[in-house]
Amino acid sequence: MDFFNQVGKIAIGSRLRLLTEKITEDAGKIYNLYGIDMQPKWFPVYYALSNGEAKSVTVIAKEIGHSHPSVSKIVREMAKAGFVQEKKDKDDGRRNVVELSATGKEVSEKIKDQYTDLNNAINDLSSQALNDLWEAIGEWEYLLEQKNLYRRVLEQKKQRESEKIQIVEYSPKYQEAFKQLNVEWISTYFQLEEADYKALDNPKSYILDHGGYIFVALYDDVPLGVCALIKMDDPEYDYELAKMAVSPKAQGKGLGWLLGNAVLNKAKELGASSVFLDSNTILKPAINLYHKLGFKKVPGRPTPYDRCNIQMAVNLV
Amino acid sequence: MDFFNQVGKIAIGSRLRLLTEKITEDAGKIYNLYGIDMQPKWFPVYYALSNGEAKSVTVIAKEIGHSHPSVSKIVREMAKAGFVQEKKDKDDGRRNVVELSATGKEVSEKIKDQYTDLNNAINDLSSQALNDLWEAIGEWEYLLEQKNLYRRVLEQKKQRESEKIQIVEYSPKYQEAFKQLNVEWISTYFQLEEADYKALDNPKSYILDHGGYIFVALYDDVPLGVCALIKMDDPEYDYELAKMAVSPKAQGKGLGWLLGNAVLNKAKELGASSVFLDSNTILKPAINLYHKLGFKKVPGRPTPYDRCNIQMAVNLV
DNA sequence: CATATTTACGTAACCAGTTACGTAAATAAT
DNA sequence: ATTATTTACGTAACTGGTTACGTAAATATG
Repeated sequence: MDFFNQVGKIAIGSRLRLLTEKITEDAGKIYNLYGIDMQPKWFPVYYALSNGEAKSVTVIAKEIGHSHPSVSKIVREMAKAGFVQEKKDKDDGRRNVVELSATGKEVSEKIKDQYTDLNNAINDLSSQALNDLWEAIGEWEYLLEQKNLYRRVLEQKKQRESEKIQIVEYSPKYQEAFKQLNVEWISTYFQLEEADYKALDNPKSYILDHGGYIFVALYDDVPLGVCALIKMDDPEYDYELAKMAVSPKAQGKGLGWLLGNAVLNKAKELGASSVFLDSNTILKPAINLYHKLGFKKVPGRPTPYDRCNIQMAVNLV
Repeated sequence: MDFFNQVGKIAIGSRLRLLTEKITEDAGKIYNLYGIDMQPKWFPVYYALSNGEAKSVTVIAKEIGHSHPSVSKIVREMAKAGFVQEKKDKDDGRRNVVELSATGKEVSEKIKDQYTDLNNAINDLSSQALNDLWEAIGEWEYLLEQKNLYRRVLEQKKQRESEKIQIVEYSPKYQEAFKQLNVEWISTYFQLEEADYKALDNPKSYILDHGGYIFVALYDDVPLGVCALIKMDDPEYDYELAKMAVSPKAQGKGLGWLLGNAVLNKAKELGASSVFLDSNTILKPAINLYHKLGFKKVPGRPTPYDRCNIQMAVNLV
């Protein structure tokens, strides 16, 4: 399998399929060898019934890891071949209860030799290999159950992309970006208000000069996210998190999370005991992010913005 | 996967299928994640073409281990999506030569990130496992190529059954079996002759008392095979192997081979330098067995049996 | 107690591969 | 040069599974 050595592990799916095929192809011939008129695909169902118990279709399906229609089909075929009997459950009219017929049970004697031979053949094969396929499959099943391949890839992606992200402090060259990124999202959901323009056009005088800070998230050295920490004149809260904006181009890459953390860390550094924010419940992803950052809903208070309908705060001490 | 732990390794086919399914299921979602409009099943074909070379359908099929109709289908789909171009080979009108289109090549840039992320995810997964699935698959592929599962099971079967076989020397209680087993096969292919009855009805006076021997193969203590070593009155050959008969019920279990060996060993023990036999070419499996025992065709000589059309002999020194 | 929801399971359609088969082109044999 | 064989590859039908959907029975809810 030269192909797979070249491609590498990303082709593990294809490779597994090929191996599976090779094995199941031989399975049919092996049944023939023992003169047993049973199809390999019947095996899991057969096995599930082999202790003599009667089981319903869905019970079998769950036990062997197939879908119920698959079991339904196999049971019909096995019934036609006389291996099993179907009957309705008398307590529950929906259930189709299946059990091994007399001939089915007879087969189970004949089949024992086959199983021991096959088992020995596989053990013999395994003993010649350095790596234990059976154990390895078990481990993969377990690990994928913990966290499936999709999520693992997603994490790798985030990880790789996060290396392209840099959080830097504001400097005048980001003034245009600071305004644009905020205008972009506000205008898609709301009307821009007077208070917006004041702060966005004059970050220095409105934010920085009053003891505030602005952070910029660079992605591949391009500013695609901003967030401000603004000093509040309030008995209860020290600072406000505001003007958080992330370009739709960079959504889902974790810029918001990193900006939020930068802002909160700065607040801690400044000795703040709490940070406040104003937002709107229609901004679901934003609210979600604020939750993850530790913010909790607090009772309303006056705000200069019409669009705000929720207030949140986080305690830093 | 409780089921598989119970069933044991005989269900390795089913188990592999389930794992394959789980992995390929995620593959589709992963392509989506990267905004690439490519189906996972296209991957092997895509990869085979990714170095920019143009390849014919069968070449691709061989390279990736698929059947050619499979590649044919995939290529058609990829062409429709604009990833590849097909054109007839101008030197060979049968060949359909496929190569990545401009858009196909563009994708290969976008897709690189996906491959590195996937690769890293799998490596990360592997590093958490004690057993290396990738290596284990490679070993199984190799071992199954050397000797497929069918043949391995066959060998186990022979091995197990040979333990039930016993080769013993003739005693009067086997007289009936000696006759019956020979009558059985002779009468299915030929007419029984006068010479047959003489020897079969009187093994003691016709064979044993003239310095001959008879061996009986017991299977589960039932006599299912016989074979005689008869002293010849001939300048060239010392002994004849004759009256070899194995019940159809026990065919393929190696009784013939063991009887033949017992006879030849006895001949050696008696100091014979060669053993002769008479047979008929329509008895293919028998001729085959004689070959395996070392017998070679020799020029004809007189025989009391009409049915014989081939003579063979083996040199013991 | 009537109604809504859930569960069991069969049928149908789909999926990603396969084998079987037919045709046309290329190559080998007579 | 003709004929037979081999090769390339497309179409069709099959395979062993799946998901989607519908129906009827059982169970939960108001």
